[in-house]
Amino acid sequence: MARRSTATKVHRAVVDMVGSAPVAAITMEGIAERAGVSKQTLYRSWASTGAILCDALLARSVDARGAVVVPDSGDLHVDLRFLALAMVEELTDREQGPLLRAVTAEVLSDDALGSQVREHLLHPQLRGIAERFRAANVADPDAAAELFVGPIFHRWLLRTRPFAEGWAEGHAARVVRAVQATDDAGA
Amino acid sequence: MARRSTATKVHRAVVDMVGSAPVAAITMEGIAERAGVSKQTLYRSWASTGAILCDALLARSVDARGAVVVPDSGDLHVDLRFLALAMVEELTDREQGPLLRAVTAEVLSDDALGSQVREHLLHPQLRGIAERFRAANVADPDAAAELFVGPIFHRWLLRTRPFAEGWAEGHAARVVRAVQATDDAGA
Amino acid sequence: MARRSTATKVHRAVVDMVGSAPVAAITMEGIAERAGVSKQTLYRSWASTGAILCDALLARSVDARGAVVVPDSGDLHVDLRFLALAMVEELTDREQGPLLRAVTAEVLSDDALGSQVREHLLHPQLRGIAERFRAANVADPDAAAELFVGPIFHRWLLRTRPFAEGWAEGHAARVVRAVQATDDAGA
Amino acid sequence: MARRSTATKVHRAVVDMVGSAPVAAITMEGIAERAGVSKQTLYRSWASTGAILCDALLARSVDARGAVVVPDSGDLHVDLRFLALAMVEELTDREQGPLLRAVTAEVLSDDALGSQVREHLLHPQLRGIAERFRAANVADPDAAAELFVGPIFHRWLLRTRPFAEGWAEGHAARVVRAVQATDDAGA
DNA sequence: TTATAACCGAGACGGTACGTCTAGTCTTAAA
DNA sequence: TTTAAGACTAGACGTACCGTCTCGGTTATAA
Repeated sequence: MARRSTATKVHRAVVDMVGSAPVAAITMEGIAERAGVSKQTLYRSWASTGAILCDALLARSVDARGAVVVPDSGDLHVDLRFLALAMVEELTDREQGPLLRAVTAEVLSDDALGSQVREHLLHPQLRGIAERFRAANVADPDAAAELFVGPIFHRWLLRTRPFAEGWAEGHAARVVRAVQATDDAGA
Repeated sequence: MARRSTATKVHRAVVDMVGSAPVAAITMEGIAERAGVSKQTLYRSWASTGAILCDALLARSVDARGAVVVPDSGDLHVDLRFLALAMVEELTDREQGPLLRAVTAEVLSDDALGSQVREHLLHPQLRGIAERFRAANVADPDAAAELFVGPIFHRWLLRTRPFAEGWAEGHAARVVRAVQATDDAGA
Repeated sequence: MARRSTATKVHRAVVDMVGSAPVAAITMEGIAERAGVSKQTLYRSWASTGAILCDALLARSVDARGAVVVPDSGDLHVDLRFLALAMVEELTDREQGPLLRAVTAEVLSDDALGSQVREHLLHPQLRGIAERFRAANVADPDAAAELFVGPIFHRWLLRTRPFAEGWAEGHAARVVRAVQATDDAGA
Repeated sequence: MARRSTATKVHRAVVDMVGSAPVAAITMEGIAERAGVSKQTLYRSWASTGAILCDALLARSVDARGAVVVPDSGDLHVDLRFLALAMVEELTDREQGPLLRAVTAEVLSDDALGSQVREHLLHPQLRGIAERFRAANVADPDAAAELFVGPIFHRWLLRTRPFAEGWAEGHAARVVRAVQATDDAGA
């Protein structure tokens, strides 16, 4: 009970902080104070702010019953459109977005954390999407998954352009036509 | 002369450091010591380690006469294949790779730096590639550029998979077929 | 039985520790671990490391049948010589010495402990020695006791000089002549 | 100049603290805060609270032109009485007393500090007093000095008894008669 | 040629956060 | 019921960098 409560308080704290302060301001001491918990308790369970952020992110995904749920309605275009919209919505969510961004930042300078994120988030996501492509008889479904995910990630992380109204649908359509073409070409 | 020499020493230092140490170990004090320069001298010219890294990156690009040179041989497929190979080579270069990764990391937690990188690196790159697509009569060349760049960036930054032999060529082929399909579909 | 056994283990632990480590390394946690006892058990019986050390010291004295046994052979000089030698031997004992030193250190920053040490060790010691002087008809036996004890304590605690061979005997002789002189002068 | 000012502030702080708080409350962080100085500045100049206390003590002695000034009026009794009174006064001084006590406490658990205190305070003091005895033709002046200093130190440090009115004079008289007796005996 | 300035290295300084350690309190599980 | 085990808040430890700030000692031009 106490353990659960500690983790909950800590997750709450980092989610709040990540949404209202620059990433650099996420410190072990700050989290401890915000969560009403001692530093020692943090270090007992987590090795770094990155680990806490990652844990908070995974906890949310678990709460939401699986991070990646790729729909399969039989119509690839419909499913991809839905998925693109869901991803964009998640990435721009007031709480989820900054959390994902912060975790991504930590991943860049912490290999161990990177492995964990890849294993628990990225690979499952890519695998799930590739599976959907495979079900649609698309040639090289893994590459198709990257073709789908890559541009969304690029635009979001680097903020090259905001996600305009209709962009997600357009991207889905583009990828659908692309892989169908690939399919045709392969046929 | 003196200024030039200072900047040169500093650039040299960060490039060396970024290749041989974790990103987090790049500190103003460390750079100063490594470059044989005083902290004050660093702060006179740069506001943060991010600014130095960015400057070092831009200096290299300038040395190499423009960061993005998109070839135009008339054959889109040939050109994209060349470009993909060049990008992968740059991203996996022993010096350039870690530098780009470090700058990317800094960008995630420094908006001002982000704007600068977008303006001087990302947008020119996307614009150049889009231009090539436009010349090939591809519909929505901006989206095509993102379709090309996104997956390369995603795979590189998140290390979801190493760049296998032949991957770049495969990716170029995929994008070519995709946009040609788009073209056909649009026609 | 259990209590006794606990106290024994704890005393054993602190005596061992005090002889083989700097005083500052004597911590409640360390003692608990060394004695194979939980922290809670320590706190149940003692308020601080000082209290444990003091307790260990008193336990030893009790084992040795009274801390201060001042001999009375009738010859003051002989008795003081014996006493001085015994004191020096105790203070330089491999186990007793460090223990006494550690307790003295704690006394300096813990008034409650100081009262206890004064009551159970220092005053009985001074009283016993004074009694011996009184039996020898020395004027102001309390002051004589301090004259005897003070220099030994000073040299031992502050390590101004090591206890050389023959020093104790010399000191006893000095004090004897001094108080006899006092006696003569008083007579 | 800045350095001087830093040391001054720090000395002021520890003297204030040592007089108004238990010894255990003297911490590097506390001193830093009280002195309005950063921790790093403390550690740059001193290795421990003991070193600071010792430094503060020595600084005071230097200010007062020499820690030990043994008078020599020709009359040993008069001089010793003066000296005893001066020592008792110093030991019971509102500022000097607690400082000396704190330094003594630190000395017990820090050998390096102990050497320094012995060299700069204790040995000069003993030497000075022994010199006075030697001038009075007392046999074994070093032992005489310890006979004089030991009981004062014992009573003060262990608080076996408060310094009553007239005690210092009595002690001086006792020591005088003692060493004269020794002298007579030797003659 | 000598001032006079600009610039530099060195590093002290007040700070913030790091990650570790111990103090004491309190809860749980087994004997 | 007493214990060992150990989680928990609190706070000091000593270190690393931060960004600001003198300090002297070059150069490098202008008088």
